[in-house]
Amino acid sequence: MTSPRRIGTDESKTRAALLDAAQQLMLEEGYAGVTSRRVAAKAGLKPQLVHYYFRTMDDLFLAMFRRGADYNLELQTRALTSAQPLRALWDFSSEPAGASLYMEFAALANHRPVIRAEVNEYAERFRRLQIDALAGVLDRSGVDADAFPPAALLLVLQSVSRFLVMEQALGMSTGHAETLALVDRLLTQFEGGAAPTGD
Amino acid sequence: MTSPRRIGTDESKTRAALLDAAQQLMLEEGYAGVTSRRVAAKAGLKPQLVHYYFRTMDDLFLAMFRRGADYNLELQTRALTSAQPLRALWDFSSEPAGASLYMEFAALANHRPVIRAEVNEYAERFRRLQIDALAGVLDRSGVDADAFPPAALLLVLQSVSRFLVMEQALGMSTGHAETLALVDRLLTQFEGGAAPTGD
DNA sequence: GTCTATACTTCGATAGAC
DNA sequence: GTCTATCGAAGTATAGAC
Repeated sequence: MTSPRRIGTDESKTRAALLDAAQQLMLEEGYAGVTSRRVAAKAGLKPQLVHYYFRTMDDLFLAMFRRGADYNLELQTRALTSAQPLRALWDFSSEPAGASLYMEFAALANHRPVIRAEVNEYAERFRRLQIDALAGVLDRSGVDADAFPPAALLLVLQSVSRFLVMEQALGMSTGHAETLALVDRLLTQFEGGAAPTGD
Repeated sequence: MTSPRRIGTDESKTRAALLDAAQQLMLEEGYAGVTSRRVAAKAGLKPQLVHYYFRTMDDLFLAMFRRGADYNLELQTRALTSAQPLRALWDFSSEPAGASLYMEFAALANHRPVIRAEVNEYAERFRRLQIDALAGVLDRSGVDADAFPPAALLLVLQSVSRFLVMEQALGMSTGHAETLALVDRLLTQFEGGAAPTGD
């Protein structure tokens, strides 16, 4: 291969442990806290193992991202075929751990070209899926697609949920109740139906 | 004083140069790229000077944040008394450099208690000001405050603008045009008046 | 295929010279 | 009041032992 050095297999249990540790660290300390030494320490392993299974730290981040992305794609697909896809989307983007990882990877992507490329490709695929599903839903609900394009509604929905979760993580809450009420009302209007799932 | 070591004056030219360098670095590399050595290098100074003027790196971040916060409070105040406060708010949160710094400090605050406290205090003051100003504007425009509370509109506005700017920085654009059009239409509806200022 | 010994760089921070 | 010499810890990464 082109790789100057052989690398551990994808099925290795050690490799998975390192990924788990890295993800946990990312949540606790942010991407800057994900260093080879700390990852290894959390997994109870030697730091050099990180570089054996993932040649560089960027490779580790990429592997972590892909694993999470695949998992999320599955969740997302299920959400979009549920009885209330809009609400499901809202709940999905409001999930704290997911939102937190999302922010960290966005920050990382902002400053590391390799990560950015990967994040973009995934995000694009992700969004296409969501827009298409949403278009169908809104159409069946009789929403005017010219006045409220599915893409726009999706972005607004995600913006607001991500923003609220981020602020919540920071301990902020001013205006949140009013916003949640407004969103809930609009969701009901667009999609009909019941109360929130129980945040 | 309680400080174990004396520290440079606030008026020092060197100090300001270090703050400038730090801010520029934060934009280019993210908060993780703001190290004493790199800040000094960018300012053409010795790394130890960073620790002389700001005892710890957290102190440097706090000083940078306060300087920017004060500046933004002024800008914000002016925006809120302009002819189209809603649009002014939108433009304000859409400004790339500001949005970028905002994200970096949010990430930083997420993992550093000292920074979080400062960010929260500032954000709270900031938001109160905005909500109050917005309440007046909406009231004069005849907007139903029960259906559309100023606080909720503010948060939605900021969420969407920040989200779009963030994605733009990452090179993403799917759905942006539709969202911008929707926002523009709603802004006009709430505030009346003219086209955007020109991105 | 798996892991360790080791190298070299960069980090934040302080003690002390001027 | 301003800046430098210097330290110990932590960072990424590779070469090579098993």
